[in-house]
Amino acid sequence: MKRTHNNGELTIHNIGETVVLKGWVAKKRDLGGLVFIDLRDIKGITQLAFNPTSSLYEKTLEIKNEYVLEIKGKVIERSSKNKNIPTGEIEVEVEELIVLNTAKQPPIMIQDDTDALEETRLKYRYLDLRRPVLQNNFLVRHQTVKAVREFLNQEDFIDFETPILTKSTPEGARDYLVPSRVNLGTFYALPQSPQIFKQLLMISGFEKYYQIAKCFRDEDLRSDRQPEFTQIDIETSFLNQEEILDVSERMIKHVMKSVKGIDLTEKFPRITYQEAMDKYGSDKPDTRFEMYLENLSSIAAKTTFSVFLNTLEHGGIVKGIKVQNGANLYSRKGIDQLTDYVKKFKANGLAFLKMQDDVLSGSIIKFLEKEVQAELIETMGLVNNDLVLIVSDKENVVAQSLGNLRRYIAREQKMMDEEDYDFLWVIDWPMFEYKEDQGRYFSHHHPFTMVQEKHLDDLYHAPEKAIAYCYDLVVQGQELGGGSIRIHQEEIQNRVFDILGISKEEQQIKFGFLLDALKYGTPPHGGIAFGLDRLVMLLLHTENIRDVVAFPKTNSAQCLLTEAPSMVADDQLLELAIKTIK
RNA sequence: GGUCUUGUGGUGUAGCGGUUAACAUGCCUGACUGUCACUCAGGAGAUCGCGGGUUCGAUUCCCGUCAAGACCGCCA
Repeated sequence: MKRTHNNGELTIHNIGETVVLKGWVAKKRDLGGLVFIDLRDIKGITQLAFNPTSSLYEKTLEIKNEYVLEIKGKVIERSSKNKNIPTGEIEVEVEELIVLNTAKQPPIMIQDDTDALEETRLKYRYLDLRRPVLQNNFLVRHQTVKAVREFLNQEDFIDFETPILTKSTPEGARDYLVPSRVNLGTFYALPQSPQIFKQLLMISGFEKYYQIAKCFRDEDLRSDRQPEFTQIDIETSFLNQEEILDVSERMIKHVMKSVKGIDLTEKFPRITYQEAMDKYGSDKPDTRFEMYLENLSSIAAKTTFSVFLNTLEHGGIVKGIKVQNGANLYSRKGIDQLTDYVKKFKANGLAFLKMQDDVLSGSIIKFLEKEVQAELIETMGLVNNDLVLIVSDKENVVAQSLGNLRRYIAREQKMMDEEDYDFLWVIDWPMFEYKEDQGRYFSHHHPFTMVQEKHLDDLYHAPEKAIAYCYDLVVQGQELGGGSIRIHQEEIQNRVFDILGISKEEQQIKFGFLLDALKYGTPPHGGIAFGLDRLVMLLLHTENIRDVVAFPKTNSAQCLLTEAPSMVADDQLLELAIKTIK
């Protein structure tokens, strides 16, 4: 029989119609003679009714949850209605019933509020994905991709595919390697991103490229990180930073409108990297709440607290955050917990001061003269019941610990609204970061990032001061995307490789083709890439990337469903001339 | 590589140095004509992740190991 309707669409207006439905048994309720079956498909649930007089009654006895049914029947009005579901006013009086398939008892309950452990859910992911909540997640993911494509197609972007089997590149993350059978002893790498290919396409003259691109990085997983993930990858020729930010912003707004129905009319605010680090202690600040980092170094210098004084003497800094009403929210024990938290970020401790009844008290109060206290109260604008939390350490430790602490407290105190989309551009990133333990410069973004013209000289004299045409889109304390204007002149590219300590030979081996390409009339170009998984997570308000990836990997990068990765047959290895070390 | 949390019937949890290992749900049997997490009665179902140690005795305490999760390192 041909299906006439899905299980989510029949309403009071269909009464009297004869319909054919297909789907899974979500629930059977046998009242003894009178039997109800909730039939579920991707669109929803329809109640089937079997009268005691029905010749099909006997047949319903054998039906269990998750059986697959095909039915024909008449839509009738329910005598007792269920206002909780869209189809709750009608039911289908079944006249024909075909069991398309039976089902074993499922190991997890196919319900939105399943309490099965993730381990079980992942092993039986195909059943987990039958749950309407998860099905909705992937519908939203689909709508997001659809909206992105709509927008970019409209703007004349061209959808490309770039190789999955490609060349290993230095810098950045660890590569996934694939052995070549035809060229024994050599390896392809899976792309960390299609970076170089999209630049080559600009050199080819396509001008506007996009790809919903799978990317691979062999690094440890997190709740928002999978070894393979998807980027909305974009590259353009002749557009400057301003123009790229504009088209990106319009794309995100189009997605927000299409998927969530939210009109974002304001221009996304901008903040420089330096300002973000100073004020929020993070390059991806959550701007939904204040609790700014305040530099207290000059006040700390006037205290008699040796920890502060030592820190300052060794070139460190002292910063604090103000937690409004925090004096009530955090007892001594609560502050101990916060102290443990900042220790994860290498902070040695957490000093605190409480303002109560117009008097300051706290762990370090005896080191603060009255005038110093007054200056602190003035600087931080303290009023009664405020709590001040202070970290003194090297600049990056202070930023990291306080930056994370302010988010931790905000989360604990529920100071953030998940429907508050605080999109923010972080711009003016440094070109390089000097890593002391490795004694050399590393690209902040990647080695193809263009220096701002006014900082061109710095490339030759003070690389650490050079500022790039580089930008990240941040929302709710998450990096959603990032990109840069690329270098299109061979000379600058060579200089950047020099700064990174990549030798001439290595440059030729790794990037010779790109350096060659730059000689043949490369247009100014630049682009951006957005994390699709994270975008969908944002739209769904989930903290777990596994909720938006159909077949995700566990923390140890395994797929519990297929049991990948796995051993392979000896002759497969032999063919590749690969020997494993036990 | 490191820190922390968890592992008990199919599923999710409780529990305790000596128990008949508890509860919910699911499953099976029976009853039930308006349910929608149907209800009611009865029943089956667990070598307490694995290995070792302490102990008269370990599911419980200790060590190791495996697996899952969160985080740090790593990663844009």
